Amino acid sequence: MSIAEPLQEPCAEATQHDCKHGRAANGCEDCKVRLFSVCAALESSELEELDRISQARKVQARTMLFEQSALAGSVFNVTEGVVRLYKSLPDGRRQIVGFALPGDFLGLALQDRYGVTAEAVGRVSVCRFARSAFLAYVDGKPHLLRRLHEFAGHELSLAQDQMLLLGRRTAEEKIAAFLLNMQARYARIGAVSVTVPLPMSRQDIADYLGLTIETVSRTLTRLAREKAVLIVPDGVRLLDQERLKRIGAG
Amino acid sequence: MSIAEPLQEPCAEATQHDCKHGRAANGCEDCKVRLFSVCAALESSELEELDRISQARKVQARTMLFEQSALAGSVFNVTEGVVRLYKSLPDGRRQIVGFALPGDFLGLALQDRYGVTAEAVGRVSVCRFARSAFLAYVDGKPHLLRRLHEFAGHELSLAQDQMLLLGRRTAEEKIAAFLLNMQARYARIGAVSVTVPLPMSRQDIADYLGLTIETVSRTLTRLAREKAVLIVPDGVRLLDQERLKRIGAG
DNA sequence: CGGCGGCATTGATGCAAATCAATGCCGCAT
DNA sequence: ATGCGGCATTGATTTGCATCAATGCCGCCG
Repeated sequence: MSIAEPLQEPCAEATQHDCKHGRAANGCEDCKVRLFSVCAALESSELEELDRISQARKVQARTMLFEQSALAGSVFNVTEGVVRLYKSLPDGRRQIVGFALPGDFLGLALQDRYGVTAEAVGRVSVCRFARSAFLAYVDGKPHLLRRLHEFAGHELSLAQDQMLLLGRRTAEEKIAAFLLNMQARYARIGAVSVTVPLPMSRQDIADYLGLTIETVSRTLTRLAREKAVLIVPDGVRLLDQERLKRIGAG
Repeated sequence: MSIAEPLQEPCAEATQHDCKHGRAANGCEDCKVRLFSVCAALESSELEELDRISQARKVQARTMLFEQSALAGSVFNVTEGVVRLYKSLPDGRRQIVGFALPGDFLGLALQDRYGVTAEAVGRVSVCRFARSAFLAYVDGKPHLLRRLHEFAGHELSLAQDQMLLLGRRTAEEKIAAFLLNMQARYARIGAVSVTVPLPMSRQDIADYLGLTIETVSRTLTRLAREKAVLIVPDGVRLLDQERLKRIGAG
């Protein structure tokens, strides 16, 4: 665990928002936390309170935010960059169970252990909340509790989709579904584009999809050869989204 | 959806319990619902109230309790038998995301859609709650809300374990882990035994572990040949649990 | 009793993805 | 510049599991 010194600095660049107007927003210019769908459930006074109990922190690539067997002492909100969440087998085999993008929370399950390891993919900014402070904050707000529960339900649903993908889909289907999914997720945080950023390594993608690095590489090159995608530095441009949807449709 | 006529009959056989004493229990003799770990969070008066809003129902094998795309209008508590929860691809490929045993809840995520299909494996008894009644019941009880949230977190953690299993483990490891897991689950509901009941078909096990029926069969036969297990009607006796743990350890 | 249908087992063969093995590409430090 | 280390790509080969194909077992019903 390396969640040591709190830095208390606000998030780098601010984005448009309208929290108190009830729409999904990218966060508040004067806030450290970055909220998306949770936001609608918060009054702006509550958001300020949330902000007050948070500690902003920037970490460099490969920094471990927490380890799977560690006691879940903190809740994190990712504000910049990508975090990989994974489980490992004793012999080193690894399964990435998710990538956290800006706006996502980590440690929200409120179990006593994290259960997964969280590691910065590149440079990452997070806001940290002491578990106790977060719980105290949430406890008096039933509407928030409900919202968090719905969130957990959504997470579970995504996990089940991923099970279907891991257990029953081919390499090509996995890749296509992954690309479309990443595109949709970036779109939701305001980065709508046919060019999907892939800040994580091929090994990360492989460990997310239950494949090897070679199969990921080969499948991407094949899709590129067939003009379905164009591989660009740190990302992929989706040229034939229709075809990708046909392949990756769930 | 075939959650039609409420039958209003109590659960078949009763089991020992001590809900109001704060320990995990098997349910109440005079109650229809069957609670395990949730129970500790409930006062007996609350349990009665929960019971009052429930409708008991017995269904035969292969009955669909709900379909993945259906609106989540009900919450279920399994009281007898096993329910399979699965997702399907348009072409028929199926991934079972979990088996619900007596004491388990279905539809607790409180999403608007179920997201998975639930089907009785054999004869099954459930208690049904109208979603609205269940929500009304839960709403005034923050401790219960918290508990449900912890539950959701636990479910998510199990789902992540399953991702690791599906993405990164061999057929033999999958089978061994599955057997030990089923044993542990039956133990928790009071059926401690080296003989693990397997009421579901080989096809179900295959669809749960991301394998084919033939691979499940072959792997079990091999484990039997190597005296790690003994295959019995509707179950497996774990002869060499140490070996199974070595194979299936996570 | 016999035949039928659904499931499980077992064997032969095929194939998608893993493994093994270079090679290439780049950023970076010397 | 040059060499080095980390990642990605590409090719050759292997292999674990899937697929295809019987065969067996058993409960059920006429």
